[in-house]
Parts: sequence; structure tokens; C-alpha cells
Amino acid sequence: MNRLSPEEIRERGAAFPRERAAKKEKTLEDLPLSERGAVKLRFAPNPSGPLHLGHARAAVLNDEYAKRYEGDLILRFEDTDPRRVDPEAYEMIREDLRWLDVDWSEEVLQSSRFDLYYRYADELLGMGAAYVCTCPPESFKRHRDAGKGCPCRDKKTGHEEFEKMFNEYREGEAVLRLKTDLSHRNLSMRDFPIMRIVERPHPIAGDRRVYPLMNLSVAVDDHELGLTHVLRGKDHILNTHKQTFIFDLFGWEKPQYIHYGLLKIEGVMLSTSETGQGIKDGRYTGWDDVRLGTLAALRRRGIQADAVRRTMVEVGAKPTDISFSWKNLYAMNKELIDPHAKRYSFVESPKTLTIRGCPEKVVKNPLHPVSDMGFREIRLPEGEVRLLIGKEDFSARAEGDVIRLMGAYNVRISSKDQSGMEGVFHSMELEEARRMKAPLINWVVAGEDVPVKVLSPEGERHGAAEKALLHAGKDEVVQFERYGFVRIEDKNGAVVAVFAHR
RNA sequence: GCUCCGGUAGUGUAGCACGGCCAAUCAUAUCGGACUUUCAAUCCGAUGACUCGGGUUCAAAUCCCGACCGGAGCACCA
Repeated sequence: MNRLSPEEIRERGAAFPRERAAKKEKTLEDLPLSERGAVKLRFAPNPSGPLHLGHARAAVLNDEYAKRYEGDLILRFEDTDPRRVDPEAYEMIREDLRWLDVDWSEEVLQSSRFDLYYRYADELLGMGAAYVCTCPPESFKRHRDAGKGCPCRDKKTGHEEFEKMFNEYREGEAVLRLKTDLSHRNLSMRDFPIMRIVERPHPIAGDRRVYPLMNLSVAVDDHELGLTHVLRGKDHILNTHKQTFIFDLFGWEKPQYIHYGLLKIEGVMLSTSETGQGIKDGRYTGWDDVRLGTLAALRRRGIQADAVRRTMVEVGAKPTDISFSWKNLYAMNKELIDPHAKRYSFVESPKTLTIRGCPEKVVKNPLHPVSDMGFREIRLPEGEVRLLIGKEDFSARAEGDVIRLMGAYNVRISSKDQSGMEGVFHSMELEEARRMKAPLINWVVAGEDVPVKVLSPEGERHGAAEKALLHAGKDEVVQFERYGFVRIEDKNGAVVAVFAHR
């Protein structure tokens, strides 16, 4: 994916001014125990790839609350697993957030705080609340499931053993465990691990081998950073229990935890790791492949960041699982772009239509039916005229039909074969066409057409657009009449347009 | 299986903590009409939901119990 500057992102994404106010905005529920100016939140992605629709929910909701309460939002990269860090992802995530108009006041890399986690681990060791466990996993589980401590639990040499994790034990041979309740009804709560060995340097922090597990690093940071509220998916509920256990050990004041439900998104690949794999073996063209649910793909298609934001705000932070609806997102997006999108004629998989007996006609169609954006002008000569019409319009018409060429005149189809149709001029006036219930069809002058490649999630389409399309700017979102909204991606050579929705 | 959570129209959402004003809100979707040189937008109209069963109560979407359905977690990932 190309690297974009913040300015470019704004241009590309926020092509249109944000229009709120227009309608009553759905707003979020109040946060519990919150005070204006005192709220501190965080968005904490794992930098293994760019953000997708699922992340957008957490990002937007946190940002909305931070803004509402004039609080702070911290961007915290949870990069404590060296195997799951893509160094490129940090900047991709920042780009996505800037596009979403998410403002963060502080950025934290957990990979720059390992010493802090070691210190707290030491402290837990000193408190007798943690121990180094060298049992094979199966053996530990046997003891745990029986409600008993493993043999390592009562070792007196905690600090020395911990030392050995840094220079002696190999990966998989030892972990640091927290002493919890061995009779806890949830097995995974019993003496859960907080540090482990990974014999691999960290892509950012370099030479390390002892890494904290999230429940330690997250608890430490949520406390150290003074968070008042933690907004996260319900898949983290058990982690919340584990983390509050650590808060209690240290006697820290806990933030308010809010868990929202699953966001089921149909028809699109969201898994970051699978997508990354797919890019590697060529199934996807990149993180912004139009078939993906990444924010990069959405903005490439001309989906406005504000449409994503509004959708997420409407969905809210309740614990119920919800089915994300593309239709609702598209409707929201259309509301934003329709007032600004210039109209152009485009015909897919075109067929020719040759008309005889035409009077000269200068067609002057507005670039927008409502807003005053100027016109596009086409001169149709007297006599014979050759046009291109879309394949669908072509197959829907039969000999003898009368059609209205939008902005021009009415034509009777005189013959039709595989390659095209022929027709004769019938009449000029729109009223006449209405009287005959003739369908309105858009067209492009053959020979003056611009070839267009349309990239859509359903595949690649080819067609022709009127020449005036060349006046549209790169990255501009326009509407192909009777076809749908697209973002103009490339104008060098054949035009490439990325399809958003109808 | 165990632990926890949740179930309002096709989809999303309001209402549920303090039961009556809820024959249930708003948006979107679908259908129909008006307008219109786009199958867009706009305007008008229609369709459509409290998962089920018991209980408490004069009164339940709202409280209680059970069933059913859905989900999450049960890692040396986050």
C-alpha cells in the first residue's frame, strides 16, 4: 500500500465536508461515573496490520467519548508479542485513525516499556504473588484442573528463577505465573501466566527474550496511564477479570470496564493474519484490495470516514451482538456524497446504436441535478449518429421500441443483432417520450468515449464513459448515472474507477 | 461440557434501572404514489417487531421463574 501524507489522506478520504446537523444525530449513552475533563480512554490495537471495520468500532467509540467528555484518548500499540508485529502496521494504523478523524493526545508503545513490566513482575515476586513455573503445560493443567498447585508454586527462590528466564531457560521451558485462587470456577483463572519466553528479537525493541503476556502489560499500563474507562469487546471479559485481579493485588483503583458485543460482518474477510497471508500468496492485491473490509479498502472505494463513524455511533457500545449491515453503511454514505457527486454517463460492456435521420442537437446536461455545478456539453451532428449504450439496456430492448436518449431525443429501434442496434430519429421532446412510456437511457458518443475499468468487490468491469469524465479530479467521488457511485482512482491512460455502491 | 452474557420489524436503533402516557421511536430496507431528462435525490403513503410459556400486578416490552435461541471465554495471542 502506498504511504500517504496526512494531507493526502484528508484529500482522498474527506473529499466532502462533514455534514452533521442535517438530521437528528443518534448519540451514545453516557458513560458511567464520568466527569467532564476527567475521562481518559485508550484505543489499543495490535500492530499486525491496518485497521478494519471491526477496529473502527473501538476507535470511533473511544474517540466519541473522549470528545464528548473533553477527555484524553491514548493510542497504545499492544506489541508485546514479537511474532505478531508488523513494523509497517504502526503507520498504517495512524493513517487509518487520521482518516477516521480520531484524535489522540498521546501515543504509547508497549514494546518500549518492557522494563516497567519486569519491575512489576519483580514486585509481584517479592510479594509472593507470582512464581516461575517450569512444568510442562500438560502437567500444570493436571494439577490446576484438580484444584492443586503445581510443584513450582511454593519455590522460595522466585527472583533467582525469574533471572534464569532471561539467560538460562529456553522458550517453552518456563513461565511466570500469578498465584490466584486455585479453586476458581473458571479454570483459566487459576494461576494464569503473565510472562513467557519467546526466543525472537522484537522488531522494534530489539534483543529480548522474556515478554509479558497481555494481562500483565495491559493491567500495568491501564493503571500507569490513569485510565478511567476501558471500552473493549466482550471477548475480553475474562481478561478483564484477570486484570482486575492484578489491580486488586496492588491495591489500584480500577477503571470502569464496558464490554460491547460482537459485530458480525458478512461477506468480507476481516482476519488480519489471513488477509496478510492472502496478500503474500497473491489472492489479494494488497491491504486496500476492494474486496476487503479494511478501512484502506473502504476509503479507496469512496466510502466517507464520517459514514463509518455514524454507523459505529448508531451501533453503540451495548453488549448485544449485532449484524453489521452494508446497506445501512451505504445508505449513510450516499447521504453524504450524493449532494456533491458530479454525474457522468457511463455504459458497461457497451453495444453500438446507430441512428439515422438525426437533426443536429447540442446536449447540455447538468453535472448535478440539484446543485449548481455547471454542465457537460455534447454536440450530436445532423444525419447519422453512432452511440454506445450499456449491455443491459441493449438486451432489454427489441425492434420497434422507442427509447429516450437522456438529454437528447427519442429513437425508434429499427433493427437489432448481436453486435448492435440501428434506429431512426423519432422525436425531440421529453413529453413525447413520457407519453409513450419510453425508457430513459444513458449513452456515450462512439469515438469520443473514454474507456473505464471499474473495480468492484464483485469483480472487474469494463465500459465507456463520456469524455467529460476527464474533467473529474483524481480521487473525486462521482456518480455514473443509473449505475452507482465510484471514486476516480486513476486517469493516466484508461480511467480506473472504484465502485462504492449504487 | 463448564462459566458468563444477551434476545424489540429484513438490518440497526429508542423505550427497560423508577411497570401504566407503548395498539412501541427513529433510520435503513421493501412496495406503491407524486415529482423529476438517472433505476439518484426529494416528498407522500404502506409493509413490518417486544423469542416462547408461566408468575406477580388493576396494569408488563419493562419485575420474577423456566424453556428455547444466539454469543463470548475456557492459550506460554491480543
